[in-house]
Amino acid sequence: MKKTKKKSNCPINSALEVFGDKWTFLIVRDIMFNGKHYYGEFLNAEEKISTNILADRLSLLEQSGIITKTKDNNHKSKFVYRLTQKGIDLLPILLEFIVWSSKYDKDVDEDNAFFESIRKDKIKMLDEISNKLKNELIED
Amino acid sequence: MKKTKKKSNCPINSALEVFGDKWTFLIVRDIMFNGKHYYGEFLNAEEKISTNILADRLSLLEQSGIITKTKDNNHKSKFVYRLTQKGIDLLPILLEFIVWSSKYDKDVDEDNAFFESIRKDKIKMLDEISNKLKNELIED
DNA sequence: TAAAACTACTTGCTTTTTGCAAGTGTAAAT
DNA sequence: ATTTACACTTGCAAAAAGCAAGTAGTTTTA
Repeated sequence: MKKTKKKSNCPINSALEVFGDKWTFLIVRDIMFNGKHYYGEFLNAEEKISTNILADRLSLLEQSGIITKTKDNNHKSKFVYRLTQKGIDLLPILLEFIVWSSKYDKDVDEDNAFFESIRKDKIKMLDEISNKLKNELIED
Repeated sequence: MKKTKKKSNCPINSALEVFGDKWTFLIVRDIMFNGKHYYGEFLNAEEKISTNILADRLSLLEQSGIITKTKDNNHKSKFVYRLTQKGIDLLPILLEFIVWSSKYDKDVDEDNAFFESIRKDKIKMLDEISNKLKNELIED
């Protein structure tokens, strides 16, 4: 059990201790928006994470209580990765990332309807997505 | 002029190309919430960034159009670092980081009044802080 | 006005992390 | 019974981070 001591107790630094790298948020994104649940699915993401980094980050996310890892019932060699409530609560952060990038990075390819929905009714969209994710959580 | 090609055009990945490390957001935080404007002030932050990394990140933030670097008028050996509008627009992301960390990391030492203000009236708080920062921007 | 201190870096070197390719072990399909 | 699928693990080279010391103008101090 590795316990690297924190650089500070600032809430922003606290988040960066988990998410201060190029990959962790992409895994959360894939579960949150792309309905991915399996190791192989994360590996196949457009950004091409390498397998050792993926294993490491999944383990860190599990240790941090942001995702759970359970055996797949109909497919014993597979594990299912799901967001916990703590993970679902990252949704507002990711939505703000999308808003910011869509505003300033013109190369970003984002479903404009989706982007407009966030801007027009952020709270409604938050509710819808987080309810959907919460349902996945309980139907174990 | 280095041009590392992007891993994807996903808006979340796009943000991570700039902020996917342990330090960049801390610099933005220091300008945004702690009123810091000078190299030496960033160096003295609680988290103790090393000087070469600070120089590198300031340069990247400037290249990305998130901060500006100008000579200090009354003190010629100093440079002033300020947020651009693009930088100010990171505020919602940082506020959501604070909300999330304050909810889940009990070690976080956060001004509870500040935290409550974010939860109770996020929009008002966003307006107040971003107006303050916008004023710093124009009084050059 | 010469020396010391301040400010914003740069450089060199060691340690840590990442990225890539190949390998391992169990489960499922043929 | 053999191959394929899946979820990793291992080894090594390359990149990034961390640390200490050095540099080059600017301002302060003696």
